[in-house]
Amino acid sequence: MIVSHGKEGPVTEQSLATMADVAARAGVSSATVSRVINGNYPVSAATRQRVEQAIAELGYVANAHARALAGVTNRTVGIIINDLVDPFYAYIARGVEREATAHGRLCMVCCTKGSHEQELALIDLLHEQRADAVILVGGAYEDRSYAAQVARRARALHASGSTLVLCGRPSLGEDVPTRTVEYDNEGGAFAITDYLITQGHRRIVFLGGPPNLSTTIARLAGHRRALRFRDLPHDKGLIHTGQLSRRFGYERMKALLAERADFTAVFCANDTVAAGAMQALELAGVPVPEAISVVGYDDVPIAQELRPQLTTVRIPLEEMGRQAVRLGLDVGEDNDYLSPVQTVAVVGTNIVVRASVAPAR
Amino acid sequence: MIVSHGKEGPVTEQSLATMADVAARAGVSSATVSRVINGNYPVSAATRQRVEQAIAELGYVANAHARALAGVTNRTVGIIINDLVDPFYAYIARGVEREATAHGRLCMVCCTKGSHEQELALIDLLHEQRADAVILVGGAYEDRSYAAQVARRARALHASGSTLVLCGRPSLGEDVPTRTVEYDNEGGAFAITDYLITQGHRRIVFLGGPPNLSTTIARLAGHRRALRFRDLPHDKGLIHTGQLSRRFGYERMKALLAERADFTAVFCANDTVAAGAMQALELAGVPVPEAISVVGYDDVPIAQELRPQLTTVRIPLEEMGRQAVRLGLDVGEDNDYLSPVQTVAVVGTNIVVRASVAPAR
DNA sequence: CTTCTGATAGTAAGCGCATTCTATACATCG
DNA sequence: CGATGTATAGAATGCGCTTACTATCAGAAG
Repeated sequence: MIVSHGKEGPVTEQSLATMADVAARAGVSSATVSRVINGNYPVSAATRQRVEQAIAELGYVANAHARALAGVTNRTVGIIINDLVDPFYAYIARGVEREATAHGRLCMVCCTKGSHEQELALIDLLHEQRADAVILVGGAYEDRSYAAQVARRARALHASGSTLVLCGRPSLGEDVPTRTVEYDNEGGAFAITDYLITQGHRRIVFLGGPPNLSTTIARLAGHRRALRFRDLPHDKGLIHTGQLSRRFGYERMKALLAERADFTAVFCANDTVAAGAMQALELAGVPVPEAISVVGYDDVPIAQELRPQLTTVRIPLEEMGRQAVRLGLDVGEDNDYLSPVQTVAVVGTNIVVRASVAPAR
Repeated sequence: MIVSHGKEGPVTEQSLATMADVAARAGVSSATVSRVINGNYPVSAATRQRVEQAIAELGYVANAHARALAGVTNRTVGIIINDLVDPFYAYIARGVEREATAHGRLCMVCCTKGSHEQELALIDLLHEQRADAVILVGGAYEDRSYAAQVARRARALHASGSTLVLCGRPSLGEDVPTRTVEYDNEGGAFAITDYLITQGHRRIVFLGGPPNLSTTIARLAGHRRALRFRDLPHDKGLIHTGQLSRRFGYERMKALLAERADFTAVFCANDTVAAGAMQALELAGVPVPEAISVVGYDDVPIAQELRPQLTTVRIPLEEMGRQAVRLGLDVGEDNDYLSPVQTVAVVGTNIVVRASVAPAR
């Protein structure tokens, strides 16, 4: 004979207790439970006590979805980056995660592996999740229709009370509701090129970076301005854009060495490229910086691991991530007085002089 | 005179279109819209067409919370790590993110900065989000009450249909409903210590790692077993546990050098510690590996940047992350036939021989 | 011509919570 | 002692979606 026990006994509970369960156990209404949890309404000490005990006994865990649906924001921010392992993105992501946590938000991290479609799809996904802010990190490729797609999503996000924050990529225009965190690519490139020039270098190779990536374009522009500033010729043969990978730095430098190209310094589009270039130089027995000086950009940890240590341009990556969250959440420090909403933050860059540059021969 | 325009005109829409709006515009019921979106019920071509157009015109974006509340899982996995920037965690996180994406899940990444309370709080938060799986990464400290707290959360998660996956940390016991991804800490440590011994080293320093961290304990155990295996004495004075930081490696090695300690090789608890130790050796003018051999653990990228390149134990970190997701989502390959649910995955480790070890003097 | 069947579409009932409005029990005061 | 106020608790509604259940209509079958 099979006896139905109903709800008695320690059955393996398949689903978790709800607020109603807690209410029943505490002998109150679910409204009271809600009030105890949120503490935004007076509840007598005795009642609170009973409710809290019921919560503990039942192991009650609130349902964030129900809460979000009932009107309270879900308290998450989303961040879209290229690759979690790349220190450039990792540091920004860390800043985002920390600042988000500081504001009681959870952080959803998504990676695109460089795919545009994936990026757009992820914005939509984060929108569906009703993230308080969506942070898009990294340089963008020049592409009209793609920019339009992003703009459309920025508006959709805006319409539902969220914000798209562009971090390290150019704004989409005045009429698109986004916030932007910028760092001075052009200025940093100018400064470090000028540094090389004042060390006597005249023939400087520019190495790496996709030619249609906004980041490359800005760094190259700063580089050229410095050359112009010092009245140096602008030799197109010295510009070797390509990729931002270590492999590219290695291969191209190897090729340059093989063809006995004429240069005394290399400005790498980022530190990773510099690492590859220095490896090629090391293998070829070319001493750095005695024969060739090398500089990078970003100041990620590898810059300090290289021998000689790399002179490079420092970007406050983690701070960029934090700023992005502040902008997206509208919680900038100077938000107290009724200033117009801050929509752009610019973080500064500066040269870090280490050991990879020497005066030109 | 103020005229109320009601809903006419292109007002800045404060909230996004809902399914009902789409339904109204397409002249159908919201149920039909749902069916078009989910494609799990027959809808005539003409109707589908109209609905899709309405969706496009309104820029409709589904509300993931409402969907989740209505019974469908929210399709997210959560991962809790120590620090996003640390390559050890970053690689695992990448594996998790990629595998999650491959299964149509969004990935929520949270960092603890090593805090237990934060870790527990994050499990709860992820539970509230109704994540399909929660992945806890990294070694755990021996702590009875803490383990009990985690166990309680594992049960709660289980009760609501989710899964806690322990990644690189010991199981909580048979009766706690968790899944585990392990890698062979003890075996790797044994292997690399034995490698040092076969190179003639007798006095090997063990450097770094919190003494009560499960990872340290296992690596130290493997180290000791190798010594026993080769009948070498076990000198407690050579064990220098501490932290897993570069700074610790540097400082302690500096101290050992200053007190002229007697050893010919160093087994660092991880590659980061090794980097610090090698820096101290470099500064002291002690040639590696000629005078002192150094090995690490993890095989993160820094191992290849060091000069000489570091001999170390490779862990397939990204694969661990992927396995964790498969375990958590119950989608292992061999899930086709009715095998018992897989609860433990073990990934292998292997020695990577590079240039930081030479035969003992 | 009636009955049955299959393909579509609509109706409505929640999912679990926050919150507005309402109700009760006292304490306070004129 | 009745009128008013105050603290506390409950009832009920709705957030936007999924999904049983129900309804309709055409054509096939009898």
